[in-house]
Amino acid sequence: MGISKTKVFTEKQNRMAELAKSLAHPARIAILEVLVREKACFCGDIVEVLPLSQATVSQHLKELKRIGIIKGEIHPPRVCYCICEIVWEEAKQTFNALFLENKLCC
Amino acid sequence: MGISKTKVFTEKQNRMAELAKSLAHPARIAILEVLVREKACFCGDIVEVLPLSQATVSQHLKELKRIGIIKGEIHPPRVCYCICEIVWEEAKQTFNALFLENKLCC
DNA sequence: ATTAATTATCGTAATATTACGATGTAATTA
DNA sequence: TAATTACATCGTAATATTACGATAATTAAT
Repeated sequence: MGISKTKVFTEKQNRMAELAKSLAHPARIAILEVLVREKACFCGDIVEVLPLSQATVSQHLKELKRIGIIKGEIHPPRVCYCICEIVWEEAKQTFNALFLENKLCC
Repeated sequence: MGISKTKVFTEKQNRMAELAKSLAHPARIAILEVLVREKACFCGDIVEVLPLSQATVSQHLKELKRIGIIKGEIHPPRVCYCICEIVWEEAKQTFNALFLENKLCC
């Protein structure tokens, strides 16, 4: 993302940006939608549904896991992914808080 | 963002990703927070508050304007920025719809 | 017409993201 | 033990983002 100035913003702002990043790519939205619909499923199921290579899907899953919005449970030789309720709630609250404010203007 | 595969995802997914992008950088969140708080203000007011150069702030404002979440009204030699209610509501609804779903799992 | 004030844009360096083929890894099965 | 399965990671090319100094553009004021 180019030069970063993470340190000059608040924790809250950085975290919210991070959470938004999990939704800031259509592939990641598609992945999350699958997980919401299926409750839990294997990586392979996601790869089958998305028009992306296995490597790319895996990379997106890794990013979502890094942010914390999904969890992966190893079930050899598969990995079962699902939404992380806690972080999902965190995101919901965070965005809600922002969008609830009044902002009447011009 | 590297190679893009926008065309293989749905309109909805692409739009939601776009809306999320407006929140996916702490500087843009800071800008939106200022606009929510102040209702409307000049570009210079935002530059004063943020720890970024005028050029960088202007770039972020341009991106927010491209997505549509803010509007800029020319008031020479200044530009008065404010939240675009319509797109703000669109974002609110879009994220709400996603986060309302049930997703019980492991 | 100059100057001043404010914002946008250009140019560019540094860095991040996206995508995928190839390869690695770990557990199960043959 | 070897092969298979499912997924992760590596390497890398293409492209996007972020940041800022410098400069352009626009309008008001002198």
